[in-house]
Order: sequence, then structure tokens, then C-alpha cells
Amino acid sequence: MSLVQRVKLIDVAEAAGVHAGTASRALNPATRDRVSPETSRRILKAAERLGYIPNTLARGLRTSKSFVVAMVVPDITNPLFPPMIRAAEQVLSLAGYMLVLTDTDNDAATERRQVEQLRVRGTDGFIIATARWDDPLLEEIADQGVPTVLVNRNTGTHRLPYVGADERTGMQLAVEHLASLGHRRMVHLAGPQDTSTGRERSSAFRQTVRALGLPSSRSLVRVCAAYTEAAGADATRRMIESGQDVTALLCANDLIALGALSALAEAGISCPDQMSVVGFNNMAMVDRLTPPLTTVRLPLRQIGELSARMLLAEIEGDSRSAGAIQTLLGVHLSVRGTTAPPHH
Amino acid sequence: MSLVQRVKLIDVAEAAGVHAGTASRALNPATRDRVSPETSRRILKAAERLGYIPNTLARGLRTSKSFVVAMVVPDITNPLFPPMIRAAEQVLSLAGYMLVLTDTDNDAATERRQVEQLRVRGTDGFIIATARWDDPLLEEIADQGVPTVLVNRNTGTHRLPYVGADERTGMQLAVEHLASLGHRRMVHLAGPQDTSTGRERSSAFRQTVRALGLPSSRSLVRVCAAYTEAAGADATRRMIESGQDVTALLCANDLIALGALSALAEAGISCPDQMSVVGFNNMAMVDRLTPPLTTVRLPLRQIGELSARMLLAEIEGDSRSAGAIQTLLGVHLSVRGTTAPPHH
DNA sequence: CCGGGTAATGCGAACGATTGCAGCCACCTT
DNA sequence: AAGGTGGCTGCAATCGTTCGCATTACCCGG
Repeated sequence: MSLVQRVKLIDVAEAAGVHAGTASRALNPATRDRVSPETSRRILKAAERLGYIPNTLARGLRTSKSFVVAMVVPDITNPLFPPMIRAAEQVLSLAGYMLVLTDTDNDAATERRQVEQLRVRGTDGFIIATARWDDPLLEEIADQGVPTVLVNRNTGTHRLPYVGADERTGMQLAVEHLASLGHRRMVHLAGPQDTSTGRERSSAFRQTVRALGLPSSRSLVRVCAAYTEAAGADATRRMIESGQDVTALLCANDLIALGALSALAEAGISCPDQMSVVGFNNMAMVDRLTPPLTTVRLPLRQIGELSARMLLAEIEGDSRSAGAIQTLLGVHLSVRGTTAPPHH
Repeated sequence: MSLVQRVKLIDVAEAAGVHAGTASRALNPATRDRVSPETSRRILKAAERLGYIPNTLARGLRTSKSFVVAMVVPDITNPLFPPMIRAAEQVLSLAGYMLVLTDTDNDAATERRQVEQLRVRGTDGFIIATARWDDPLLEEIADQGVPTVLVNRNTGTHRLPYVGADERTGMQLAVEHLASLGHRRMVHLAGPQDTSTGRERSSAFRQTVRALGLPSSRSLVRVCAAYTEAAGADATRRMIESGQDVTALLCANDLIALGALSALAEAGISCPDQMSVVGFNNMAMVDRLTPPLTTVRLPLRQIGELSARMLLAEIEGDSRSAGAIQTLLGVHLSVRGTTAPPHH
């Protein structure tokens, strides 16, 4: 009684004096034209009056559709993700889908377990933010044609639709900004090279350095073990110990930049006077640091929103998706306090 | 083919040479004792061998259970929530539940719409972080006996189970800390009084000030319009303009503290030299500010974890829940750089 | 005036599991 | 040895929709 489900299809059918099947057709916009306008109107009215709400489970059982979409992130406490999640959730909920969230804790085994569990439960599609460059799970998904869109990180084979930021241009802007300030010897603290972001950013770094005619050498790129503060600090310490002659640090993301700033402070190297630092992602709060972090701002909300739209299109699209569309959204360099001309 | 669902109950039953009903009983631990150990073993083995995975939709249709739990937050980009969400998700997923996330954007109408939509979809329970002191939606939920746990914010009637932090002690620790530094004239920038956190924190502030024998007056509490940076800055500006003689600011949360710090900087008032500031929540990154923010640290992960456990108990508990349990977890004061002795 | 076409609706079998009830058989008691 | 008991298992209804197919009614041209 009064518990959620009360009036069902057969009730509205009876109220309208028709068979349940007819009511079903009238209620579904796609099949509505198979019932006469007059009857249809009566059914709609009855449904309205009784407050009919279809039972998603029953429908799902019959149609094997669940109106559930899952979003897979490596770590929801990373401020990079909430804006994307939020935007995606809004789009999906407007379209009548629920968003289930799963946090893999950066662990491939956990991820596989979660995704399989979700697939078994009839999840209609996936938004995945944990792609690795070489990712067997994603290959399976592509093989099996599960509606999926990748965000933030892409996979090497480009077999799945992807929406992300224009990483290369972001890195280029950062390098050019530093060059225009007069920097010539910059080091890139790269992210893990098994992620597309790590690879793209470091490749763009190398390319831009070369294009600007700056001295380039292998030692200008130092790969961090992870996208974490600790890894960034480590790499920075090693660089300082090496005695390398450097005036600017381009970090593969803000967490690495945070680690770098700590390590610099530890070593008594002041930023930006003795060392300029640039981050990537424009994480929440980095504008409140002292000095505020210069960083590349990604359109997180847009990424979330667009990924949801693309996924919906893929799920509901009658035709098979027109290949794996790769979308790159524009980025912006937020110049703040951690970059300044080098002094001699 | 090879699409998710293939082997079903009847396949297992046939393989084991029994009727589907028997297989169903053998597979369900709760009814397993109604089938002979020998048969049961055979069925389990067959299920294992065939890789049987029950169809949650079909089961849900019959049992009206969905193994879906929803978490309702006001704004997922607030760093307060991700740790709670993460912890809850882990507990739930281990128990075979999915966590669907919904962000109400701090809007009561949106919240109602989302929650109703979710209930209709057969959600088994709710973790709600958006409670208001006087909240009709929650009253309905309590009336109808929907399994629900409140986190972070409580409701005035205390009719639903709640797990949160010991706000009062947190505030007390903060006030005592300032008093021990020598502060006597402190102002509390309170949160909205339609939330339990706003009310508890300001009531504890008043109480502690009185208990310490400090001068107390109505003007020592200034209520902010919202838990936002902008509202905190506003309140602070008004306080500065009023010329009130104050040496310390106790903010109802970190965002308000952030706003206060901005407004102080604007007005050329240095922190902590001329004004001490204490926050609440220990949001991510506030330890990286200059100076790092002194704040009350809440056990966010524990709150998330415990709330999930309580909800599961409520959902699966054979007996009706033993009243609306109110759980308060311990807090800790992180003394950092924004508090110092007052100077004269 | 009749056959064939079309549009609208009814009919009932799925979807895949759970579960109350009934039947069966073996064993125990008197 | 007959009747009773209780443990296992099978049977079939059920959850609420959807959808292929059958049926009805109606219209039009020959």
C-alpha cells in the first residue's frame, strides 16, 4: 500500500477500456502511430489521471534495456573528475537515465571486476575515464560493441569514441608562454606513459621545444611514476640532485606540480624567482595557492556533457555509430603566479 | 551473441537434472536448506561450470528489489563529498549493490524530482547528504519507511538514522584552541540555519564561549547566506565595515573561511597576525594554502563507510530498524598556520 | 455484392527468476 | 503392516511490459 508501485499498465488500459497491449503502444511515442488518435488520447488521459508510471524493471526485462549508464573513474577524490561527473549526470538524468558511479582506485583488476558486474546487470553504456594506452578490457568492449565513450584518457587503438581536451595545444601554449618569458632550458615532468595524456603531453612538449629551436635533449623529459604529488616530488628531487641547469618545469598535471613545488621549497629554490612551474588540468583550489599556479585549463564540464550526449546517441542510435569519433575540446592557458622571466 | 546474458537458471537446472525451482532454492543461501546437500552440491557445481549469473532485472521484477542504492549530494564538486562517496561505494559494491549518484545542485525541487524518479525505479535505499532542518521530503520518506540514512546533515525531527561528525566537540576544540592562545573576542561566521550543521556549530560556539566565561553577545554570530566562498567574503566585509573589535574568526566551513581570507586580504588585514581564522571540514588542499588553514577535520571516509553499512543493515534487516540511530563520529582539530596569539 | 486490402485493436506468449502449494517417497512408530 | 510424518522436489502462477500475430471492421473497386 502506498508503496512505490501502484497503478500499472493494465489499470490504465481498463480505465480507457482497451487492452494492455494497446495502452502500451499508445504510451510509447515510437509506436503511437499504430493506434488511432482518438484512442490514444483517451489512454494518455487515463494514464495522466491515474498517475501511471511504468515499471522500469519489467520493461527492462522485456526489452533488455536498463536505462542505467555507468561512469568509471580512477579516483573520485581527484578534483579533476567531479565537474565531469556532474555535467554527465545532468544530461543523463534529463534523458531518463541513471548514472552509477564506480571508482576503480586506479586498479585494473578492480576495474575489470566492476565493469563485468555492471555489464551483467544490464548497464546500457559506459563512460570510461580510466583508459590505458594498451588496455585489453577496452579491446573486449570494442569487440563486443558495448556502447561506450572514453573521456579524459584515450586508448592506443582509437577503436572507441573519445572526448577529451586538446592536450597538444595545451602543452604548446605552456611551452610558448615560458619561451616568450625568456626561458630556454625547461624540463617536462611527464606522466605515466601508459596513459594517453602522459604520452600526448610529453610528445607535444618535445615537438614544441624543437619547433621553437630550443636546445633539446633526452634529459629534458623526466617521467613520473604516477599522477601523484609524491611522484612529482620524487622526480623533482632527483632533478635537483642531478644539478641539471633548468629554469622552468612543465608538469604533466597539477598534482605533479604540487609535488614539484614542495620539493622546490624543501630545497630552498623559490618559485617563480628561481624556477617557473606550470601545471595541467586547473584543479580546484590551485588558484588559491601562493603563488597561484599557472596551469592549462581543461573544459571539464563540456567534456562530461558531451560524453554523455555521445553515449546517448550511441545507445539510442538506430544505426551503428559512424565509427569511433574522436573529439578534442579547446583548452586555455591560465597564466598566474608560478611563471616569471628567468633571472641570470 | 556472446552478449552479456546467456546461461540462465533453467540451463543450470537442466545440467543438474533438476527443476528450475529447485535450482533457484539451491542457489539462494537463505533457502538452500530446503534442498538436500547432495542435490545442492550438484547444482552449485553446474552453475559454477556454466558460469551462471542471475539476471538482476528478472529477480528484481519478482522480488521488487533492485540492488541499487542512491546517494544524494548537494554538489559533488564540493571536496567534502568525494571521500564519503568513495567509501560508501566500496562497501556497497562489495555487498553486490550499485551506487547511483545524483547531484541536486542545492535545489530542493530538483532533489524531489530526482528522488521520486529513483524511488519509482525501485531504488532499494538512499544515502542523503542534503537534509534540511525542516524537510518535508524527508518526512515523507520517514512516513513511508523507505530505507534511508542521512549523512553530513541531519533533520530536525531526528526520525531517520543519521551518521555524521561530532560537530559540537569540533567547535568546542576550535574555540578552546583560540582561547588558549589568548583570544577573547571571537566571531563565528555561521552557516545557513536551515541545516543541522549550521545550527549545531553555532549553538556549540555560543555554549563554549559562555562556558569559558568569554564576553558573549548576539553580534558575535554572523550568519552567512550559504556555505560558499562568496557568502563568507560578504559576511566578513560587513564585519570589517562595522568596525567590530575582533581577533579571531570561527568559520562554519572551509569555503566560508576561504571567503573570509579573501576579504581580509582585500582589506589589508593580515592573517594570522591581525586575525586568526579557523575553518571546518578540512577540505582537500586547505593545507596547501599560505598560511595553511587551521580547521576541524571530519572523518569523511568513515562517515561514508558507516552510512553504507547502516543502510545495508536497514535494507536487509529482517526486523524493522531499531529506531532512528544517531551516530556521531569523532573529530580532530588540525592546528596549522592561520591561528596565532593575538597581538595588542 | 463480393474479394482483397488496410488500419486498429485484441490475444497471449515471452522476458528470467521466485515461491506457495502439492505430491511423492522413505522411514518411523505402534 | 498400516498409518503418519517430514524432508525433497516438481508444478505452475506471478511480477509488469512488450510485441508478433490473429482478428475485426471497414472501405473501395471490379
